[in-house]
Amino acid sequence: MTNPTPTSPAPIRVRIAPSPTGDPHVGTAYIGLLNYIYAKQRGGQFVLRIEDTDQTRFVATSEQMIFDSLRWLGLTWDEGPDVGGPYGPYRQSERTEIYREYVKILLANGTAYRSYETPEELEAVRKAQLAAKLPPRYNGAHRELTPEQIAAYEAEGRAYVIRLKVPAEGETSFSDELRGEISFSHNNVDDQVLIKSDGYPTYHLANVVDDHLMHITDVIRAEEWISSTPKHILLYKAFGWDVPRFWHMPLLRNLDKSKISKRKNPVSLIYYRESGFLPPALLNFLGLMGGGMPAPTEKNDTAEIFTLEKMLAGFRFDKISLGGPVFDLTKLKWLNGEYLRALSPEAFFEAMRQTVFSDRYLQAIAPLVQTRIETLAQFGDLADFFFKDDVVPDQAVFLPKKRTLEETLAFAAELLTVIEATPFTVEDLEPALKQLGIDKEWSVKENFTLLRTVVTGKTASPPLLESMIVFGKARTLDRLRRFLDTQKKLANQKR
RNA sequence: GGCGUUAUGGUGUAACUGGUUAACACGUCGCCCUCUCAAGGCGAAGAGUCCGGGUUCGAGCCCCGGUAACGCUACCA
Repeated sequence: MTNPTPTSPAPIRVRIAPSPTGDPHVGTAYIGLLNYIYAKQRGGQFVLRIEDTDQTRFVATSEQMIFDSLRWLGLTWDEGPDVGGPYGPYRQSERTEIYREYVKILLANGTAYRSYETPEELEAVRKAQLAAKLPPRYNGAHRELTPEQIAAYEAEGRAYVIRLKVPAEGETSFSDELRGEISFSHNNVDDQVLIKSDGYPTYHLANVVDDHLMHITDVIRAEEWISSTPKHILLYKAFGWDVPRFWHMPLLRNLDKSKISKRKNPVSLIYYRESGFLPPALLNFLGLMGGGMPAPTEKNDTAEIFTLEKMLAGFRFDKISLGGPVFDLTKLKWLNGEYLRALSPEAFFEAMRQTVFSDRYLQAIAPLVQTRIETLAQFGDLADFFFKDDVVPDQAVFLPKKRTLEETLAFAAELLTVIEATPFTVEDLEPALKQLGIDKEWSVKENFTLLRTVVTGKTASPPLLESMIVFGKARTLDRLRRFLDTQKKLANQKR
């Protein structure tokens, strides 16, 4: 281990701070892995903090899924909401009082101010700026309100936000450990909202306050945060605090090089677990993203295959390559195959039992087929789609008689959107899907037949919605996505 | 539009502080093995390093200028 990291007297402490807004994300696992390695290599601590400050995007089941997925991968944390620690609470929604206290310091020393505009007013300003081809920025209208103006707004009972008062002149720069000196002119740094009108902090404030209070020494996060780093630095300075080291990692990409997204890739860790990817294989693959490990040099060199232990021993942060790596499922599958083949027959059998043929899964499927078969051997005929990675329905099967391919695919895309946005229960899905049918003038039969064929590959199946629930949201959505992809490719080939 | 980051085969990476013909893996194609399909073995195609200048005996690596992609540009993270 020859990392060029300056050895700091304080123990190394890093953190990941996922938001419970949906399924746990591969990006979280990626950044989590890097943080984990960094901490373990230096005898430091790895903290898990839940950033649940956005009430509008909060998903109740999300936090537990984050815990489960990270544990599944073996990325365990030393401090966190569920295991506690000396600097808790580790859930930001439980720390709102702390932020409110700290923001008073800023208000008192003039580095923050109250701003009384309504969201509508701000939106109007933004539109005008855009129309005038100006950069959309907060216009600073409330930076210097007189006591009378403030009193007037207060008397009106207007809600306010608290904003960071970015200096009018000069610039803020910092040294990224991976990228070197980066600087931003203050002209380009907005007066960021610190406390929203609902009293919750924004990411920026909560993040800085917590990182300081939790003694975080190294902030290892994704590249998308570079632009907001000057705001964070300004905050540290406004508080008079030391600034941690920053490491901005490259962003995982889709095949088309855009930031990895659920539209174009399975990004849910739940999907990878349910599809039978092995934790060491996923970790290994993530470790390949952006380099850091010694590269293979000779023919049939297997240096690309390594365990977490090997990463702890050999991963070099100074070897990370900064171009955004494409998350290539094809190579991940090859790697996973390597791991599967390396298993002993007993271990392989066990892996099968614990995933595709788990008691839990079979128990959920059984009642759906029991009344529909006459011999047990028919189970497979009816339930095959539960055990397949993909089903590819033929056009003759999925295309309703009175519909064109084009409108059918458009409707399938709508199905995807609705299912994605609806709580994954029969009670919620059924009305939502029926409503979509009404809106688009698709009969219930056409509607459900299309969905059935895409998800199960057949025109006859156990109850569709119940089957989808058992099959799982992540994989159901993936089938819809793959269906659309496949059909799009076929259409392109014909052209 | 503004700001920032990045740039090596289709994809992931390699190439010591500038030094042979740009290497390895995935993928693709072919051959072998084989009842089939995988796996495995052997082999092939595929980049002249985003473009243009410059420095140098010599540049993927250094300098200058472009371009493109991506990210940010929210009372989301």
